[in-house]
Amino acid sequence: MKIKLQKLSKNEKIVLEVVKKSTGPIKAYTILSDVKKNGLKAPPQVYRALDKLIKKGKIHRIESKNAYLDCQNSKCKTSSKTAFSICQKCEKVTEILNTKLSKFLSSFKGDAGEEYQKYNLEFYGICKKCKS
Amino acid sequence: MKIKLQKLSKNEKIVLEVVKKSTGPIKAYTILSDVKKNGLKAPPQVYRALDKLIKKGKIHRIESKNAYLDCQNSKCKTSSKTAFSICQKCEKVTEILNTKLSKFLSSFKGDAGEEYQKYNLEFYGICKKCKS
DNA sequence: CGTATTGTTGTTATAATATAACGTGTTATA
DNA sequence: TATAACACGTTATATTATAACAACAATACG
Repeated sequence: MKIKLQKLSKNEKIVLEVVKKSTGPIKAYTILSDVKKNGLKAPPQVYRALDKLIKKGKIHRIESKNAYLDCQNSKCKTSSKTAFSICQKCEKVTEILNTKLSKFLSSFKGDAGEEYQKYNLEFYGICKKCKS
Repeated sequence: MKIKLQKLSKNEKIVLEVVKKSTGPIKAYTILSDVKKNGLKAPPQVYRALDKLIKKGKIHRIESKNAYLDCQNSKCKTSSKTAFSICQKCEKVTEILNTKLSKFLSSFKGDAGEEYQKYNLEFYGICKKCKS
């Protein structure tokens, strides 16, 4: 079995650090202003790193927020099957790691039997903290 | 039981027509250039109509494409629970209307029992046509 | 080794997507 | 008829993302 070493480049490491330090989903231009102290200057440097990090399963993109979140799941090797819960009040985003859910969605087939290698699910609700 | 008459304004009707005529998800600025013949001139006019149409359940937004698709489901009164399949080759997008799926997702609860009023799911794969 | 190939970086400019803010008009309704 | 809520038009600008090009570094492999 071939193992792909997902090595990170210099800029990828810099960007990943910033995403990890963030308490929630972080926007590309926020990252950019953060990494300026590391010498990065222009959007393409950030977007390139983000794209690679997503492909390498290190971070996820929250589509409905145009924001990026580091992946907590050590088993994540790719970003192909993702689920999140998003609080409509405090905007907190949490990755959902639920075997029942992922099994259900992974095995889901369209009406004509089409299979899907990839999905992204975003749930919206009110988080526990905001409810209380 | 109170029924809300989701009446459409002039601009909403114009924009909806364009979205309906499109063979697939259509972008806001494509809509804008289409509706110029109807007198609409500026992005806010289009975005306002799109937002309302989404709230009224007439169209959906495909998050990963920044594009808009009309809702085929006559029962759609809101856009709160949506699922789509997206072909990675031809980019075709289809709304998934599957009772098992919607029931599963509607009743899904987080680890702490949180319920979600709203979700959006996007599946990626290769459609039947592209496979053959 | 040398050299082709691929990947990474840096840079400038610009494209694409979306909203703020303000004023005016229109409709509903109490 | 006042007043509130909605709809419209307009200008400007904010936000998000990519194209295109040049230089350099790492890797592969004959």
